[in-house]
Amino acid sequence: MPELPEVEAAAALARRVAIGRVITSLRLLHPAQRRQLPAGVARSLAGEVVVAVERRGKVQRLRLTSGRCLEVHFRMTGDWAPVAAGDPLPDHARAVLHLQDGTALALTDPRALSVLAVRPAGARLDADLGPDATDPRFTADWLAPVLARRRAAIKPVLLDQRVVAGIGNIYASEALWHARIDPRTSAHRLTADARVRLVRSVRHVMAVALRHGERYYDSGSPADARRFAVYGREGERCRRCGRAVRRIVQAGRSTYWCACQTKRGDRAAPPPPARRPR
DNA sequence: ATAGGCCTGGAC
DNA sequence: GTCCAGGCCTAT
Repeated sequence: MPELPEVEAAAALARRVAIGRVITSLRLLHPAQRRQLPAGVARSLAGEVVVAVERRGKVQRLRLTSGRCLEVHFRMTGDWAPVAAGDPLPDHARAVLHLQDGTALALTDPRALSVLAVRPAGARLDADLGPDATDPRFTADWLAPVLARRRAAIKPVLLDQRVVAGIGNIYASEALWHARIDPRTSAHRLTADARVRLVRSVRHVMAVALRHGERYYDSGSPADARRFAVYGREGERCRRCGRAVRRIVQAGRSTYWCACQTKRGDRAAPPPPARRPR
């Protein structure tokens, strides 16, 4: 469940479970996870206290008393599950952070693609990350010079975490739909107005998802997917113009969009009128 | 830019 | 069985 809003919800859970607690062990239960962390490094976490859980983009960092941090990336299907003292581990538990009070924080991940790493104290951690999608520093002014150098279509560029951190395949489609920008538009051809709309739309989509604060993947119910305007809705009617939502593949990933997203990205009517009467 | 790899489960 | 999946890396 891994875009910025879902990772933030997971980080909040990790905070509730682990902050201020002493780690007794980190168990790596799947070979894919064992491959990422040498056993000795995992063992060295015993005795550390989790002092904070930070999130940057889709990465979580559990800050430890030694100054080191445990970095966790959920990739496609990772999530946290709290484990009460004495309770069995949940399905697909791939790594488990055992705490001194008997509780634990389990990394559940059916596909086992999640990545764990221990970073030394003082390591430079966000060298490869642009501003968070929710950061006030993510602005049209930031985007202008960055997009000017990119000839690729805007949709795959939005997935580049160096451009903006935290957007994944779902919210990239959603934000472009909301901004009425054709996902195939070359990034460097977006007009200044389109860049402004894009930033606004990214913020909007993130804010709504953060408020929703829920797990998409876990919920499993198709009805939950209704909260997306276009993602996963190929063939359904666009809720804005009524035409059929389309699916294309860009950079190997599905993009959902509607023809009411214009090619030039600057001729569209402004986003749906504000509700607030003036 | 595209294909393949990492893994597994769910939909068909 | 086949195809697809919210991510991201490498090779071509």
